[in-house]
Amino acid sequence: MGRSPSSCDEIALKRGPWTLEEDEKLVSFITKYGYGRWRALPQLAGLNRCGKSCRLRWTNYLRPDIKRGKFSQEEQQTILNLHSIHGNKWSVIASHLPGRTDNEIKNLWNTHLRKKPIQMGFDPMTPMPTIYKNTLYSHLHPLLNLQNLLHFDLPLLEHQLEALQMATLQEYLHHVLQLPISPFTPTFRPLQHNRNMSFPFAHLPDLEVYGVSDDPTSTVVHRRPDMAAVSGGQSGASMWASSSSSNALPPLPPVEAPSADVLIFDDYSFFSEMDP
DNA sequence: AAACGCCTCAACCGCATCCCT
DNA sequence: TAGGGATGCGGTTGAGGCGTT
Repeated sequence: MGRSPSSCDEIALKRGPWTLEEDEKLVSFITKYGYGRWRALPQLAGLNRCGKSCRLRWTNYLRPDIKRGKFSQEEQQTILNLHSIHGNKWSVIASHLPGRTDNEIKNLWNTHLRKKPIQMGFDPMTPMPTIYKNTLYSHLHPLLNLQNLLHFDLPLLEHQLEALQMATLQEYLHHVLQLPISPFTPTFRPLQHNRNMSFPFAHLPDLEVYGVSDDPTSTVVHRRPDMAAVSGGQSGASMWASSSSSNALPPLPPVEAPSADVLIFDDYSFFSEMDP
């Protein structure tokens, strides 16, 4: 399945900034006939551009439903939250922000938002916070105790720590930066609901890490209840890991209510240490 | 006023994925 | 099922604006 030659490769097609006349031609054509068939569109619309260029111009600039102007504080908060979950999935993030394009959000991230967590000591692009790493680990110590309890192998546990770090960053954005809460403010999601997501959740084993909505001062970590029922020496972690390479997950044992495996620890000292 | 550097953002590039035949 | 065109997506580029020296 080779890459087809793009019409943009052809000679004599105009590139660079669009003129008012070109914009008018494109808008007028799309208003009349709609869009689609981008490859054929430029010729039909009388434009000396490649289809790709026309599509980009329309979706990123000329579309009538595009919201212009600065991003509100709430929009920025939403982007930060969604980015902490989805990473550089700009189209996914844009789908939550009506009137904003993926390109616009990507630009905003690269020019402004990316710097915010870094300035505060977090680097969202690396697996661990830069300056609060040790503090974070000390608060994650109870998780390490779970290693024996759950027969975790270390790499899988580290994935969990990574996930908790991402979740902690989300908390931090709310409590330290005190940005307004958006509809997309994450609670820490049960990981088994995120198997199909990309980094950092897709490959994670069987701990659930999530916040308690009526008690924002703590993070709850407990074993997946279904894994509590696993017996016969097969650890939940290895069971999960062996299934992670395939979409077909093994049938889970009957669910039991979590009990002694529930662990609660306080996050607030961590946040207060970060206050300027 | 000129030179320089930084920032912004529209536009491009190349690869991935979808979808039709 | 494979091939190939169409479209989507994310990374990158570069022109232009603006502030500083």
